[in-house]
Amino acid sequence: MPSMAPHTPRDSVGVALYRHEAIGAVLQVRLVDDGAARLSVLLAGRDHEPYAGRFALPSGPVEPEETLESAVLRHLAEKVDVAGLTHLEQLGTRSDPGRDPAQRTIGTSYLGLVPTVLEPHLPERAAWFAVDDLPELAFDHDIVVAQAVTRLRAKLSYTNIGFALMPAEFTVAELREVYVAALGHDVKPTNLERVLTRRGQLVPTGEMSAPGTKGGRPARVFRFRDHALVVTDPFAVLRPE
Amino acid sequence: MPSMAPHTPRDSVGVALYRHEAIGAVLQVRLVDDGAARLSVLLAGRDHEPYAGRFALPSGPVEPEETLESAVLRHLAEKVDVAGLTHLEQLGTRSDPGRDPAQRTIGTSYLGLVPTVLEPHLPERAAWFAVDDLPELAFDHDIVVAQAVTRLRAKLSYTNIGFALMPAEFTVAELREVYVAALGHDVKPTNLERVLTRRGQLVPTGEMSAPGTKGGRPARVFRFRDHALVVTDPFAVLRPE
DNA sequence: ACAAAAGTGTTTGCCGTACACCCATGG
DNA sequence: CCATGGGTGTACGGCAAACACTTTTGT
Repeated sequence: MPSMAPHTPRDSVGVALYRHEAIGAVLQVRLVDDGAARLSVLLAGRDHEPYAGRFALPSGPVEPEETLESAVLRHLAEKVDVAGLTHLEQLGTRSDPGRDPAQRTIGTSYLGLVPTVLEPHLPERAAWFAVDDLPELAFDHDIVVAQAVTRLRAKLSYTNIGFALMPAEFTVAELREVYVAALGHDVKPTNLERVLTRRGQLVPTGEMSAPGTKGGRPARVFRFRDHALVVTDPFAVLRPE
Repeated sequence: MPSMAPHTPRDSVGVALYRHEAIGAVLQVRLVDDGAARLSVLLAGRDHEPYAGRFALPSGPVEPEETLESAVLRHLAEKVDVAGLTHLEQLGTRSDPGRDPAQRTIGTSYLGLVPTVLEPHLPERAAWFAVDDLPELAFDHDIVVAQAVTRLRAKLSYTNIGFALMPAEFTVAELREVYVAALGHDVKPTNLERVLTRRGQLVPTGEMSAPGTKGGRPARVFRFRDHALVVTDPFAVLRPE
C-alpha cells in the first residue's frame, strides 16, 4: 500500500478519495450587438480563489445521492432556467492532478443546448460570451468549451441536433442563420432544406410565415420531426447494401 | 449544507469525496477454436465480493498523483502487456450511486486496442471472450463493453483506427478478415482497399506476400500511413466547397 | 489444364453542392 | 412594375457498392 500522505483522504480500507465536480458548457446561438447571430456560451464570474475575477463555466460538486447528470443540472439551475435546456450530453472527464490548483478535483463536463429565441433570466454574475471571443477562463474550462463546440459542430452534420438550437417552429431562413452561426461558415438555404428533408428530419407544418414589411414571398414554416437526439447519417462505410 | 451522513466521507470544508476507478475495455480480433476471427474483450475473473465468481473488465482505483489515463494503464498492466496497446481513448464516466453495491464509486471507462496477431501473456484469472458471446458481467461492465464496441465500429468508418487492430504489415485479405470480425458484417476486399486508399491511409510497401500451399496469386503487402488516430472522413455536410 | 487467390475495370446509384431561374408579396 | 425574399429544377462531381473479368501462382 502506498504511503498515506496526510493531504490525501482515504477511506477505512485505504482507497484514495477525490472531490468530483460536474461542469456545464451551455451553448446558444444569440443575437449580438451588431445584429449578427453568434454561437455563445454561458459563463459565471468567480468571486473567490482560485482564479478570482476570471470567468468560468458553471460547475460544482456531486452530492452523495445523485448522478453526475443531476449534479450538472443542479448547478446549471443556479445560472439559467434549466427548463429551457433542450439537450444535455456528457463530454468527458478531466483528471490532471493540477487542474484545480487549490485541491485535487476530478471533473466531468457536459454539453447543454438552449434554443435560439429563449432569453433566460440570468443572475448578476452570469453572462453569455461568443465562443470565438472568450476572455481568459478559469481552470481548464477553455478546453471544455472547445470540446463542446467541436462536439456540437460534428453532430450538426450527422444527427438531428439542430432541434435543440431551434424553437418549435421556424422558417428555412431562420434555421440557416442558426446553422451559419453554429458551424462558423456559410450554408446554402437550398442545400440545408434538402439535406434535412432527405433525412426525414424537417417536416413542413403547412403554415406560412408573414412576409416582412419590405415584401418578399411568405416562407413555409417547418419543425423538427424528433425532439430527442437521433443519428440520421450513420456514415457507415463498407456496409453491404 | 446537507446533513453529514456518517457513511459519506467529506473533506475539511464539507465537500463530499468519492472513490474513483478507471475501467479498461481492451478489444482484439482473435482466432477462436473453429478458426474464425472474432472481436474479443479481455476479462478477469473476480475472486471476492461484490460479484465474486463473475467476470469483469480490468479496473481499479486512481492514485493521488496520477491521471485517469495512467491509472487505467496501470491496472491493465496487471492483466496484459501494455506495450502491445496501440490505442487508448476515454469512453465515458458512470456515476449511478448504486453501480457498485458495496461502496459508492464513480468509474471512467477507456477503450484499448491490441493488434490481431499479438498473443500477450495473461495471468491465471484473465481470458478473452467474444463480445457477442459474453458471460454475465459484474457491475455495469456489460454497458461499458457495448460502448467500446459501438465506438470502435463507428470509428472504423470515419477514421484510420484500423491501424490499431493490425500488425505493421499485412495483405488486403488479412485486413478484410479483421474488418469483418470487428464490424460484424461482410466486407468486399475490393471496396475496402479502394476506400482506404482513396483516403490515403493504405500504402503499399512494394513487398509481396508468398502464396499459400494451394497456390494463388501473391498479394501486395500494405501498411497504414499513420499510427495515431486521424479522422479521415469528417462527414461535414453543408460545408461550402 | 485447373484450382485458388489477388487485382482491375466498369456500371450503377446516391448524395451533396452550386447555380440559374421562377414565384409570391409589399410598396 | 420593381425590389425583396422564398422555392424549384437541373447539372456536375464524387464516393461507395457490386460484379464480371483478368492475372499470377501451385499442383
